[in-house]
Formats: sequence, structure tokens, C-alpha cells
Amino acid sequence: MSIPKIPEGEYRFCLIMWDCEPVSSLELVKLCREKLGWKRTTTYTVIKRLGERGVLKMENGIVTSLISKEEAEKAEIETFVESKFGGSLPAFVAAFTKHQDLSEEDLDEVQRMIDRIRKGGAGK
Amino acid sequence: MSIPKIPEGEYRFCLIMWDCEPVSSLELVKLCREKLGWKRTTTYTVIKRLGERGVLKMENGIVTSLISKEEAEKAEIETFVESKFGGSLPAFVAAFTKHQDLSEEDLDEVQRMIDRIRKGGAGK
DNA sequence: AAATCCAGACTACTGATGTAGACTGAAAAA
DNA sequence: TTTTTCAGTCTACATCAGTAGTCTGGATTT
Repeated sequence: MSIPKIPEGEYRFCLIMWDCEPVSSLELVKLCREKLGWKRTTTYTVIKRLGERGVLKMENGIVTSLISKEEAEKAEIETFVESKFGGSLPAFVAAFTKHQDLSEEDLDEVQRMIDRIRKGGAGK
Repeated sequence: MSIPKIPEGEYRFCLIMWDCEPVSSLELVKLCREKLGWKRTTTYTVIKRLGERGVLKMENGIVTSLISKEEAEKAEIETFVESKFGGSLPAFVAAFTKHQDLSEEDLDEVQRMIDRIRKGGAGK
């Protein structure tokens, strides 16, 4: 039902997993050692915990995600906007555009997305 | 000097503080009891911890923030984009616009901000 | 001065997170 | 079949966040 919250470290792991799933735990152990500097058991512990929270499942040594990166991102964004900006998108966007150094390319990117949404009638 | 990370509960407290500072600790105790359901001592504990981390200071029973809401927001957004989207604003904005239910008004709001930034000349 | 109050500090407990060493059962090697 | 290896689990421990009970020194009241 509700997407479970994924804290920092575990999220870093997830990014790796999403990037190459389905993947063997062995492979993940290797990747986490290289990219995160984790010990073998640390990776297994995280796999275990994420499994308990329904973020992924491991069967026959193969790890597969149960919630997609997109779903997780959506949940993260919602939680973030909710807790930091009282759920107000405008408030968030205001702070967002006010502080970040948005390059022309970024602005164009956003512009394009807005247009796309408008055309697509994603009002929903 | 880098803006310290402010976790959930403490951030909720900060929102209240930023809203009425400078304010007496007594007043904060009352507000937190009403809005957050906190016991008297809990509020004091949080004031203490945030004081130690340089988020605020309390002198003669008067609490004042040391980092503004704007600074905190900026830091939060940066951390968020960094950890969830590898620091890529486009990636973030993409996920953002793709998943959230942006109303026409929100879109207009964002549109206006973009226009304003463009006119106002590069960054800030 | 003795009794009372109270703001603020101290101490404390619980659950989550980050990280990893010790252990085990089953498969592979000798 | 005895030994070795190793994938995956268990146990463990420190830190942090959330929340609050207890203690104390100084101000207030009697």
C-alpha cells in the first residue's frame, strides 16, 4: 500500500539496485563494496531490511525491486514537500527557483515539461 | 558553518519558531504543546539540541534563530536533490513534474517564476 | 528564613539507521 | 566422508532522533 520510507544509506543502495536489477546478491555485494565502500555483510543486512519493508525481494540469490524507482521518487518528493513546505507545491517551487542556480538549460527543461503537461491535460 | 541538517520533528519545531521569533521559550512551550502535542520538557530538549547545532540561540529565555528559514530551505533542497537525484536538477524536475498532480494554477505559478528568472538575468 | 515554583538542564529510554563480526547450513572440493 | 568454502542470517553496537521524567538553583511567596 503506502510506499515505505527509504532513508539515505538504503536509498543509495537502491539506486544501485534499480540500475541493474534483476541482479545477484553477489553482484550487489561487489558493487556496494566499490561504490559505497560497504563490507559484504553490510550489503546483506541492507538487503534483508529492505526485504522486510517490502522494497525488494531476494529469491535464489537474485534481487528484484518491489517498488520502482519512479514510485520511490514520487513518494520521496511528496514526503519532502509535505514536511518542508506544508504540502504546498507553489511554496516549494518558490523556494526552489529562488535559491538554486537554474541554468538556461534547466529552465528550458522545466519549460518543456510544463508545456508537455499542459498539452497532455495532466490536470487529473 | 555549513547549514546543519534538521530532521523532521525538529524542523516542525523550527517552522513554528521562524513564524514568531524572537519568541520566549515559554511561548514556544505553549505553541508546541498546541500544535505538536509536545510536553514542556520535550520543547526544551529540542531547543537545547538545536542550540548546540547552531540553529538557534536562547538568551534570557528568548529564542532567536541563527539560520533563516530561507537558508534552511536552500540546504534542505540541495541535500534532497543531491541524495535522491545525484544533484541533477533536470533529473529532479523531471521526476517532479512527472509525478505530482500539478494544477493549472501551480503550473502558472511555476511559469511565472521561470519568466521572472529569465528576465531578471542569470541566477540570483 | 523557610517553603514553593518554575525555567532550563540532565538523564534516560525506545526505535531506527549505519555498519559489521560471528555463526551456520549446505554445497563444493579433497 | 571429511574438510573447506561461502551465501545468507544473527547478533551486536554506536549514534541519532523523538519524547519525556527528574533534578536543581535561583526567584517568589509566605
